Amino acid sequence: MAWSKHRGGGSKGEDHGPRRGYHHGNLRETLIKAALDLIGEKGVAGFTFADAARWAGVSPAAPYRHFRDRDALMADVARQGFERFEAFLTTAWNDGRPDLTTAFGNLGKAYLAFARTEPAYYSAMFESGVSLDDNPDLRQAGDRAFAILRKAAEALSATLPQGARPPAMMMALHIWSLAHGIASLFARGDAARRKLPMTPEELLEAATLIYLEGLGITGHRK
Amino acid sequence: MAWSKHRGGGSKGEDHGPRRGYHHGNLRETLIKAALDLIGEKGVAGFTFADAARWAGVSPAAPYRHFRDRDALMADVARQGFERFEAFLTTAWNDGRPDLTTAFGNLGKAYLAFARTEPAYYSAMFESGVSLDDNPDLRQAGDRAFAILRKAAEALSATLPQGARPPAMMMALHIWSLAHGIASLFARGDAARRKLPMTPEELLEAATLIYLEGLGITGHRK
DNA sequence: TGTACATCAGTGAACGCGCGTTCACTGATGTAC
DNA sequence: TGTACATCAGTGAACGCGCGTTCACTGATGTAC
Repeated sequence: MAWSKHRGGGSKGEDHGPRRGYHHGNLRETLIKAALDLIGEKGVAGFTFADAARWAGVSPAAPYRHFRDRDALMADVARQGFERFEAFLTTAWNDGRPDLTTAFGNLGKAYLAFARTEPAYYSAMFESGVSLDDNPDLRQAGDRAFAILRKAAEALSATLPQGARPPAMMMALHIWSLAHGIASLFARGDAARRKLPMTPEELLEAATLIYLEGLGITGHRK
Repeated sequence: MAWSKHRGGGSKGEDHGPRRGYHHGNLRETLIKAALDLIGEKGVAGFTFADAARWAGVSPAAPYRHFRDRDALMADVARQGFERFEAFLTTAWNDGRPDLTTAFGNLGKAYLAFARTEPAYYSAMFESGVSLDDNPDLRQAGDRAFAILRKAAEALSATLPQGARPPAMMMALHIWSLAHGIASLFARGDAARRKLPMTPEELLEAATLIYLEGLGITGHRK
């Protein structure tokens, strides 16, 4: 009776996903979707726990059954983001095919593409301020994504004669920093984005080619 | 009488700067200091207008005499930050002395030093989400700071024979992105900072040298 | 197959809190004469 | 130099709001027998 007005879904035009009655059935996943949607809309700072509950069409106390607090939910979003990021980068690298420099360029493009098409994940991963020390799984997920860059750097480094090989770790950090810098400054959808006389992808590709040239890695080696 | 308990300073152990009576005398500047202090302490998201008033030892309505709202204050902090940034970078570049590559390295070090020693300014400038479109002065201040990088890039580019000169704009954007990426990922004081097997400065310097090498700009040319 | 019961995943009402903002006001300061 | 007055830069009380969080509760689900 008292609860019937919240039943059946859509009474406030707010709740998303299937409601099968008193029990939601899949609230945890729905809250993560809510977070992504709301972060995308209002930014990482404007997102609140209460908002997520509203979005899911559920009482404000319900999320506490699944997450300790807002930060725990945010950390889970970030973790999931890193997992998708890793998969996305792995596909782009494609084990160095068709050739290493092309694959390396694809990796860079994929980095920017992810930042652009998944700004909510990207924000949760890099701008939400969730502590890596308090979330070991999150750190591990981030490390696994970084490992793809490292693997690619290793393959490129190995094309040089022994003795002239730059440390793969350093290369990977350079490329990560560069891609992250470009994504932060130019490839995000927010109002602080700077204007650019070229696409972010072109900017990154040019920088990467110059960088590899500087290392003595010139295009289209096997 | 009623107001006397707020007079004379320090009644709550919160207000800073000189209070000379009913009129503050320099509230505008004090609010900016408050913002810097509070952003440094709680981050850009945790900073509120009411907090700034409290910090200044003033009623919550007082700031409205000087700033339209929290974002206007934030924009002013960011603008001031870009002005200091510009001055700092100018000093570091030192008109290309003692030689161009050394001066360029100094510029990079200065970039990271600013991000580290002035994290509150840096956050307001790059992470506060203030709109550049709504704040033309802010955009201009940012452009002026960027112009230092561009000037340095021009000087380096000009050491190459005509025809082989890379566009200075592109070089400047590359260096900016790289430095910003490193600063964001590794040189900030927050909990999301990644661990690094070297200092951010070393990482940036190595990248810069490789990059210049790739352009054919080798060290210590006049 | 049915029934009793434990457990799970929600409800909804309530609370304290701090923020943003407004309002009529008032003390301090500057200026015209 | 003194005085009247306009303006400026504050006060402090009040308001509505949304958030985070707790609490006793209850409907739904699963399981032992």
